[in-house]
Amino acid sequence: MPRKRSYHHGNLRAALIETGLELIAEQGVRALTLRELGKRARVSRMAAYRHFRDRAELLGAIQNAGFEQFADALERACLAAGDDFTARMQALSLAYVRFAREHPAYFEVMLAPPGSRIRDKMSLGRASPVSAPSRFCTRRFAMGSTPVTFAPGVLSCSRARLAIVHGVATLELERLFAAEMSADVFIQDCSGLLLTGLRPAAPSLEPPK
Amino acid sequence: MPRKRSYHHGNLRAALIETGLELIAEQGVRALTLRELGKRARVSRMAAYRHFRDRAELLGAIQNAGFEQFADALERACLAAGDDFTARMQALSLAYVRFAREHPAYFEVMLAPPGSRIRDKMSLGRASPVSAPSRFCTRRFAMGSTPVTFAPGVLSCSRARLAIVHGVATLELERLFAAEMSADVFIQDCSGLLLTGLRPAAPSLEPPK
DNA sequence: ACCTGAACACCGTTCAAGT
DNA sequence: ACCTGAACACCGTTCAAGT
Repeated sequence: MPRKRSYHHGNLRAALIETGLELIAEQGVRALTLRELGKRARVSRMAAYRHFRDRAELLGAIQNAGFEQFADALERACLAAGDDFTARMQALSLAYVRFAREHPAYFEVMLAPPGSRIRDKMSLGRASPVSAPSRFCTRRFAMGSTPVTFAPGVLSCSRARLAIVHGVATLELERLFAAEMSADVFIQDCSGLLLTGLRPAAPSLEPPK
Repeated sequence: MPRKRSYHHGNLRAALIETGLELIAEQGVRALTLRELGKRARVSRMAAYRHFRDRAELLGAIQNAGFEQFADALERACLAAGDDFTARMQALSLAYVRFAREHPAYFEVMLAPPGSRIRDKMSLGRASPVSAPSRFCTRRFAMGSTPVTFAPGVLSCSRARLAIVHGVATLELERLFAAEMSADVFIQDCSGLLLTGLRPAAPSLEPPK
């Protein structure tokens, strides 16, 4: 009987994350309700408590899943772009913005409401994903691929690149670019100026190979 | 009897906005509850409905108030900076980041959860504040002060500057800069590279005076 | 006009109980 | 182990009623 329902032998957790993501995509985080979630997943409204301590931990799990996919997407983009610095930065930036556009539900949970305590609550989950992302991204934008030991100039350039791309991604989600220019075009047009220009003045540009 | 309570002759609306902001600052938007709001404002839990159709409209009003103060802060920064382009851009950027840092509750409501429908609901309020901010900011960052008629190159430079500063502000709220470097220092260090460099290639740099 | 309480349909979460 | 229903303390919102 492994096929009666699809949620009975260990995959309920994954199904809840996926279904939760659907709810968020359709109506925002506020609509992610444990009761509605159970209804959609064809399960009692208490079933989720077998897999998550409470609603916040479920959101933390969704956040985790989002960061994993995000990391994969950036990694793939870097690998595909080859060794050229500019090409890599551009690929990384495009992947960043596209992930935000194609997975707005994930991005919404990943960012979390800046002022709320949800982030703190989320970090109580065991995988402690919360502080990881910014460090993760800073590293990526230092060279575009594997983590590096930071030289001083590299650090602020990395942050500058991250800030630019993050700003573009979030502003696009707020439809700033929708009207006359896509974020993709924007990144392509401006990357020469924005990203290539952002090399540290110091000599140690490249990470030790 | 104009001094019994402070909320009885027309200022309940303002008091609710202020109290709501306190709640958001303390525990996030999710804690902004009409019942709790009433309790804090020493008023029945239904009192708010005299001033706002529902919770969403209250949030819209808070958002509006936030944008007004934001606009004032940017305007003041521009006026104080004088006519030099670089000085103006730097002042504008610092004011932007500082507003986010000093009013995280406002900023949280102003940004709204990207994927949710709250933004749309908010825009139902009569002042229609929602689409204004990005246009407002794009204009500011075109020259740093009064709205301009956009030349093509001006538009994308304006967006680039806005993206940079917005990215810095939101990343700081997520504590990326907290560890080793404040956003202020970051902006000062990088503004020469980031902002001054972003002049359009075309000749029409300055708006018609 | 401005405020109130009771009532309704929703929440998250706890608990005792079923397979 | 995994799932369930009843119950509790919360929500937003409507309505009839008070000053």
